[in-house]
Amino acid sequence: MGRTAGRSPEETRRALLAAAAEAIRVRGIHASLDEIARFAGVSKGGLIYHFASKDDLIMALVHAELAAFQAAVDAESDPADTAPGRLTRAYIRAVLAPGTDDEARESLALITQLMTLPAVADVARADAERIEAALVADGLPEDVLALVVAAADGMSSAPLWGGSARTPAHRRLADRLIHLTRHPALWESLPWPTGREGA
Amino acid sequence: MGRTAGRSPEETRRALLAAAAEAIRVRGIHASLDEIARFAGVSKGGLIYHFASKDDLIMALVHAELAAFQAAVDAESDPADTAPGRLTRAYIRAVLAPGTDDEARESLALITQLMTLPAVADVARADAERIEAALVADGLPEDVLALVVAAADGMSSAPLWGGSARTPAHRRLADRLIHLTRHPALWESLPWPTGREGA
DNA sequence: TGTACATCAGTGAACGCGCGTTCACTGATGTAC
DNA sequence: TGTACATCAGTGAACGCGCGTTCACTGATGTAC
Repeated sequence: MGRTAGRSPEETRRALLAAAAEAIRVRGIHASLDEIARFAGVSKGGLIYHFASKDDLIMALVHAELAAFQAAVDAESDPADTAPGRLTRAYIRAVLAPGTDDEARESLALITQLMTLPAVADVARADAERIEAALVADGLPEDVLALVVAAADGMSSAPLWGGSARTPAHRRLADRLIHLTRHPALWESLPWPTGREGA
Repeated sequence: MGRTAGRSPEETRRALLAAAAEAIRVRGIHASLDEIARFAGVSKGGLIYHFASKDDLIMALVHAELAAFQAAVDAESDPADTAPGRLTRAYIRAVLAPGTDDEARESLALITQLMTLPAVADVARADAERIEAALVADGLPEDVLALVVAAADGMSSAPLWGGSARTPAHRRLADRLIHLTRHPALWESLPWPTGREGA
């Protein structure tokens, strides 16, 4: 059979990427091409027409996911906000965007599966370094930045280990992290010493 | 050939677990039994004598890793410290124990590979819930606990995405988190509002 | 202190199955005239 | 507006290879006598 009526090649390609994301989320990085293809409504040969190899499919998926996260940060960015910490606030909102632990678990499941491939880890690392450099250049003192980014990252990755990060205390914490980035007066009065006496 | 002189069966078993950890860290969860066995100096059949299947080997490795983390928390626990937050302080020190980003990356690499198996994720989740319940019962206000645990988790998992969490600012942050848990006077004066105005 | 025998701790070849890739083929679509 | 033809977007069978598991066999160790 040739081209299936009712779907453009571009739609087929997007369906294959979505099917790959779902299959890898559920079955792991070794979800078979046959499974992914059937889930998208084409044959294995049809998949290979769009993506020359499994590596090719996976790298396309990775780039799509990285672009989606960048788009989420952009979407959380407030055009009216021009104060220092503007990007940091958008980053915090973006990493905490999943509203429930299960939603967070789902998106983490895909990412961790993909990250098990060294080629993916390399691409992800380069992307993380780009984001980190942008955050450093965002105008917050490094101690404030370290605190709010670590806390946001911790909340976002907790479901990975099985924990919960959507309790009322966590929601209050998210609000407070953003509040802290907005008020320079608070930066000087953080209630802990600058020395190492806390160790 | 039969039993190899110079190593007890128990030593062979430990060598197999260590080889499995190293192989899975480097080659991923689909490191072959043949590779693991050769790395431990036995044949594939010899491995299967000690662990009836690959699943069996992996679950044994998982339980060893979970026990090792618990042992790390116990080791960081100060017998002279009986104040509220005692366990939380030990937890923070344990998750931040790897001294460099690369050391952190190594231990995270193994854990994330193992977590891609559903059976492992279930066991890990149960363990995480046990730890979380113990932390909640540790006597700190929930907002303080949420902050310090999220920040420690964020620092510990940053290398997973390729970021760094061992800058001077991060080391100061770790000290400050522990300091905060120790001084109840600070809990009331955290410099941010309790309302949701920060969102 | 030897000896016979059971068990332990392995070896290594063979099997079978799943899966990524290749390949010959095909119907639908687009285009030149 | 047909028609011929090239190209696109697939199909599905076959291949080959890696890997987990099975299995027959074996030398070393432990033990009863």
